[in-house]
Amino acid sequence: MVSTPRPERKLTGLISTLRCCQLFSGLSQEDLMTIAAFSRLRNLAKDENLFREGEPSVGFYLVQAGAINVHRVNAAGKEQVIHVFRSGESLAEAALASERGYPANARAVEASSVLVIPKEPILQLIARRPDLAMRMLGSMSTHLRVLVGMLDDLTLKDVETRLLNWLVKMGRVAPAGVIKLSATKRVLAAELGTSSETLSRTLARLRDDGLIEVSGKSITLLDAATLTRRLHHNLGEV
Amino acid sequence: MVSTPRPERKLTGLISTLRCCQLFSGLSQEDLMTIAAFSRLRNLAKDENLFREGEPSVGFYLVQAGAINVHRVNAAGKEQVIHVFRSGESLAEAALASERGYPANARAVEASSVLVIPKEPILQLIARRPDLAMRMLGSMSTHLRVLVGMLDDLTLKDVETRLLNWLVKMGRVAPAGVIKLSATKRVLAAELGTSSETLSRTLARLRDDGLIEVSGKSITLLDAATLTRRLHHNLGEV
DNA sequence: GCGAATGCTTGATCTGCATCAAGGCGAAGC
DNA sequence: GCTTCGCCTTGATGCAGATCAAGCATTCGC
Repeated sequence: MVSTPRPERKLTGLISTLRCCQLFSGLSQEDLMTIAAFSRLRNLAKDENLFREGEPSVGFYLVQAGAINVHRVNAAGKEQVIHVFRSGESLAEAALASERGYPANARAVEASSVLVIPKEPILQLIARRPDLAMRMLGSMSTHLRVLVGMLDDLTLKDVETRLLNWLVKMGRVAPAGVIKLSATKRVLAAELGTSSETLSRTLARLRDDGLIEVSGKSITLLDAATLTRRLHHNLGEV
Repeated sequence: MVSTPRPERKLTGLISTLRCCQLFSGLSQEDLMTIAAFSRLRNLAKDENLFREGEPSVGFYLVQAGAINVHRVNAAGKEQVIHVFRSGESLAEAALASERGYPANARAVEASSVLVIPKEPILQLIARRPDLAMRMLGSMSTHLRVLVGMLDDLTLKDVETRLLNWLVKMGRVAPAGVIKLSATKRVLAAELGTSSETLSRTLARLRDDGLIEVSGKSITLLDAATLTRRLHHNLGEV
């Protein structure tokens, strides 16, 4: 590098990242600057760990780019994905208010950059700013909802239903009904709580029924209406 | 009733309940009185609903006596138990900070009494008292941990392992290794995420192996060491 | 270009658990 | 006493999905 980056320029970048996040979206410029002043950016290579289960918490995180896979591992080495966080989402707030370290592992699915919000200064800020505390409570309650949703996903629904749900959800934001996978199919399988073989078979079934087209890392939705109908049918009767 | 209860006497009872709860345990007498002043007691018959999924939140709850089953129901009517809350535990904090109502159902497993902490006044108190906000954050983070624990319970372990885990946990607080079921075996089966038939079979297997004795609503642990060893074996290799 | 590695697909098999079905057993009521 | 009802147990069967295995397609390194 020829010149060191000017600090005020670095701050501006951090602040715009902060503003993108749901958690901080309504804060004043002043507050954002305070937070940006003690936060820092961390870049992660693909497959690099952000933190591991049991490690003492250093703060919480905000995904700027890429994707962070939060998961648990049992003694046999099998992974259960809890959630894949993407740009604009925050994670590990729960570890802030606890002495027991992180409850799970986090690893970059692809090259990513995250904002690290260190524990002590943000706790001090929260203690002075009840409105911020309420936001944190709200954010954690959203995460609780996600987990509760996962619970009955995993216990009350079969793989086809979970996949349909994922396709319909992704389809709503996909241009022309084409979903590009950001990682391998094995990663998607883990997100859906199944094996790559079963995912492959389930995709094949939908393909044979003329509902989707699969080609490499692209999935094209051919008949969104029937997909949705089949999802509701599975939810309602199976 | 011959005489109306004296209000100050009612308050004293509420305050001692509040103090028993982890969430409020370190608060001053003054704070407890403030909270007690706007809280009220609600008695529930066995199988009576405390709240249902989707209903707007009126506040959060503190179990004084009995047991409250928090669960979700899918369209086919099958229940997934999330947690059974007992005396001293608080529930539904997450719904305070959210506009989307309760994320699950709550029903009394047996005759119970709960303290209702209404939403508006407690939110106002939290907004003025950052230390209280931090406690709420801590409490919610504990609930998150429980859910994360449930997740890999349900996905990474088989029924025998879950039952062993339950037995060992209950055994630690059971006098003379005798565990008394507070409800039917069907309820325990639901807590462990299985059917009563499978629970029955699994208990029978442990009985045939000479590890426990089952008689009505009592389970006697005959060989706690081997139970623990079997639990660790299942966790490590299966 | 070619070989190697990695990921994907498909088939065959195995297994844990739900579900259905049929007693057994104790408690409550008559 | 007997009957009825709810709960528990045990047996038989079926199924979704994991796992093992083998061939096929792709990407990568050289």
